[in-house]
Amino acid sequence: MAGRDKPRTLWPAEAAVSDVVGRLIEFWGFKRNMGRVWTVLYLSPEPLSAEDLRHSLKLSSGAVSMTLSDLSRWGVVRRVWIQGERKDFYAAEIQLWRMISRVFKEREKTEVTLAIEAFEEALSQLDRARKSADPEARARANLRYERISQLLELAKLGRRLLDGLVSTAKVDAEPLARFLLGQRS
Amino acid sequence: MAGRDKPRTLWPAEAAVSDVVGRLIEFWGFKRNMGRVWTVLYLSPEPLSAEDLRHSLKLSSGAVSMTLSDLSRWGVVRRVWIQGERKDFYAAEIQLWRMISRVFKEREKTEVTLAIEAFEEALSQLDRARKSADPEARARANLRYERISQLLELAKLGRRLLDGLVSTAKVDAEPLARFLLGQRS
DNA sequence: ACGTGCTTTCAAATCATTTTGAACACTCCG
DNA sequence: CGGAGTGTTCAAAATGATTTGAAAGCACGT
Repeated sequence: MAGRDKPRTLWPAEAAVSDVVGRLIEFWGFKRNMGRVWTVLYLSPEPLSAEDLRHSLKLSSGAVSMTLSDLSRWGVVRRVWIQGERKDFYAAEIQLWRMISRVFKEREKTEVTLAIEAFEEALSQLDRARKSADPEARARANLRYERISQLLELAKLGRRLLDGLVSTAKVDAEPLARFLLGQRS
Repeated sequence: MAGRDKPRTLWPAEAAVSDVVGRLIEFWGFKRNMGRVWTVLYLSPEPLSAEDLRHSLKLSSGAVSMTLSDLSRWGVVRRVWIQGERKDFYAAEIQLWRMISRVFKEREKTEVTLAIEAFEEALSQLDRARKSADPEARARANLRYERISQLLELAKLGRRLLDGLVSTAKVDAEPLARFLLGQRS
């Protein structure tokens, strides 16, 4: 019966939405196409094939394949087999918070952790300099120590915040929202 | 009396710190050099001239000038006049939270706001489609409506969160830290 | 008004990322 | 086995971002 309509071309607002998500995502350091592809999948009532995506977003086959594999690696898209179809089909993870928390965990945390290590390393070096005989040099070392400590503290705060997001979001969105919004003065 | 030493070359851990901050900052969508320059200034006991920066970071004069003007535009660096010096000197904003909140405000909020608008527009278009005669089409429109609403909700949550950060941080770091960390289960 | 010292601008060059498309690989049938 | 239909890879091309450096601009002192 009436084969599913392949939306070879996106309806305008759909294009706009995927675009804006693409931008947002790019801005967060991913490839724009990841956002666009994910969004198209997210908005599609049924899973789509690579070819569908190729048409609706005007991408090359290679790009689609790579984007999908990126998205899978991030666990935000999954492969789906459809009864009697030869092609692979893909569906978006629709649990937004689960998705976000996973991504945060992987991505931001490594960066932040690197930073924390660098700060600690710098502090330990400075600590030696703080013992210098020259009071002038000592003062400088102290000031730098002070400031790097601030950065370190900030980074740690960031990490704890991420942890909070991640662990709360893993469970569900609701408590997260409360966590984030409930307690403003 | 002993002219201030111009640190033509950075001490290793200092370089590492500016680098890691550069990366972090890049990762947040700014230019790496913005992070590096800001860090060098932040760690310097006294304001530095464009030339100092040019040497310590091995940048061209043009790059330094542009980076500084970017940083000024973001309000994270300020120009400082030094008694009897012809050159301009620059100092980093050292109130980290104030800085962060300003940046958030400007930058993330516009992105998020754009997204919100796009989502709302899409919803209103879909809303018309939801009245379609064809029940099949109606179901699809409903599903999409549902999902875009989720995105919208998420974006709004993000915006409120940013607002929270911004308004809290404007005052001071302390309450912010408590806001973020105090209330985890 | 001119020269000096410094800063800013901007077109061209460089460097990095993303995209393409053609070649290869796999799988499912006949 | 062979071929059709798909999926993946990868080197080359396109695009996009950043950096350079030379030239133009400014401001100050003479």
